[in-house]
Amino acid sequence: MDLKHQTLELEKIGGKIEEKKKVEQKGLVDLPQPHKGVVLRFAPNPSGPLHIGHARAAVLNSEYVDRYQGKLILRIEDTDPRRVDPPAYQMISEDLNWLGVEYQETFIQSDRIPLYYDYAEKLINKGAAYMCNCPGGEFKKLKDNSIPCPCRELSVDENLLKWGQMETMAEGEAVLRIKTDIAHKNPAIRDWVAMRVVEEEHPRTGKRYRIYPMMNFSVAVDDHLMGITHVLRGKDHLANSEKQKYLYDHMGWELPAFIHYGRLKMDDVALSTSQARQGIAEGMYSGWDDPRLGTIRAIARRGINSQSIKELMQEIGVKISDSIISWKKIYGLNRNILEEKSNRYFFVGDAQEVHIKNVPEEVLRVVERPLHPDFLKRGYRKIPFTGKVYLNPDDLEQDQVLRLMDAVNVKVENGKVDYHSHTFDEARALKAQIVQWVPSDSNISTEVVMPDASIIKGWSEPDCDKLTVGEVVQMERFGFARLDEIIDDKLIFYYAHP
RNA sequence: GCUCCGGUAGUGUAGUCCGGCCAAUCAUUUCGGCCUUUCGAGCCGAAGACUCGGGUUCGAAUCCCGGCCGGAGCACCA
Repeated sequence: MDLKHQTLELEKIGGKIEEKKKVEQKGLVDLPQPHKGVVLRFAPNPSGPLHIGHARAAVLNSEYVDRYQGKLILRIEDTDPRRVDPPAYQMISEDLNWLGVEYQETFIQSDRIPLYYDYAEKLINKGAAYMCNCPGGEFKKLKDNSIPCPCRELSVDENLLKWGQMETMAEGEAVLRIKTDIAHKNPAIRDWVAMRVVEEEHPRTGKRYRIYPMMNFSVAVDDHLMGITHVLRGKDHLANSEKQKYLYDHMGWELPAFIHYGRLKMDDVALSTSQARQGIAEGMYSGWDDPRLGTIRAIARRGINSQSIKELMQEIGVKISDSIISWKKIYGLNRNILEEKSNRYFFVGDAQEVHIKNVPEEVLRVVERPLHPDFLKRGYRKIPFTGKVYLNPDDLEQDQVLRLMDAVNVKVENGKVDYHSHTFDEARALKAQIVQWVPSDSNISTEVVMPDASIIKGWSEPDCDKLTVGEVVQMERFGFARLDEIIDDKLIFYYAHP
């Protein structure tokens, strides 16, 4: 019996069909419990500029803040003096700015060290934290067997005393641990470290502090103090969320909603910030915005729109399963935006100069082509056709008739190029390939930096002298590229994609 | 190894919680066609997926068990 018949049958005997309460959901899923004002945070470690992975967190937080009219806090987590790269503070805000991510407040954790000390002391007083002198390996051995270390039994007073002395202790001599469950089935959760001594000078606070909080400690304290309602983080923090839960419980704090998303991988760029830094130091990469890197600034330099990145991140969402994103996907999204925005120009790379033979006088003229075929109001570019042109060698490879766009048709034979005819109809009848060209006696020297950092040298049409740095154009039959720099009379473009 | 978590077209997603409207959504991709002028653009069209095996059920992408594959964590980094 199919559903329809069953339904009829059921109605006959007086049954009721329960209504479905599913609601169609578009785009990002809703946040759980969005009632009380949503407060979110984006909390990067200042070890370098933002990369595509950061963009996910930043964009998602930003989108939710917009949806619920909430508040976004930027919190810079610089509690490990060894992992702070001073220029990063500035780069992070620049990158967020490019992404169009707005935040209402900014905190820097190294400004808040004394505050963490206060809470450490409170935890000790509650008997929820203890000073531990065990060498790391020793503690691990005990912990892995669910055996509490001797320090765990210290009295509050003894702990307070040791905590007071920590200031003068050497690195590694003692740590402050948060009590969890020493028999927790996941050994990683058992009695984690909250405070340790670091003898490195901090780029911002110098030698003012020697005791620094661990990420799990400062994050939990700050998330509570800042009233964070939802924590969006990668699933690599799954265990950390559970660790932090113990701190909330000790303090009697209400837990925010934790949302974990999966890992993001990009084909080609698998470079971590530290690898990138090393590559830059060794001169392998030109800088943080080298086109081969997955940093926000590298992506921006190539003419990728921040809107494309936003759309991508919204599409990927907060799923916990991992995603592999391809450049092709980004290119596709970006092309949708660029297609309308970008004006068209001729560029010929690896150009070959060609003097077309037997060109009749009357076809020599200034060719006009629209800046954009769909938006004629934008105007026209002017390209003088004198019979002397640069063409792409690929187009000359086989003997055939070519149409130089809006100019003339030429016959290619054994590398020699002869005038063939003039009209488009003639070219069409021959199914001639239509190609771009640049006058060899009137042009602009141009270099295009490709995604693999190789450089294609060539010439672009004269009207490109009207372009300004930052503008993204479509080089017909070549692809989209962003004007990056003008050196003397030479244009340097960064290639985006076809 | 231990703890935890995933697996829908090439890729990214919707649907999974609350089984039937799912012969499964949308995007990208690929392929084909069109275009009085970009065959690397645009427009139109098509292709392509529920990890496998059992079970429960009238009915399973959806619930249960197991296998396989993948991922994360197992620090005095964040």
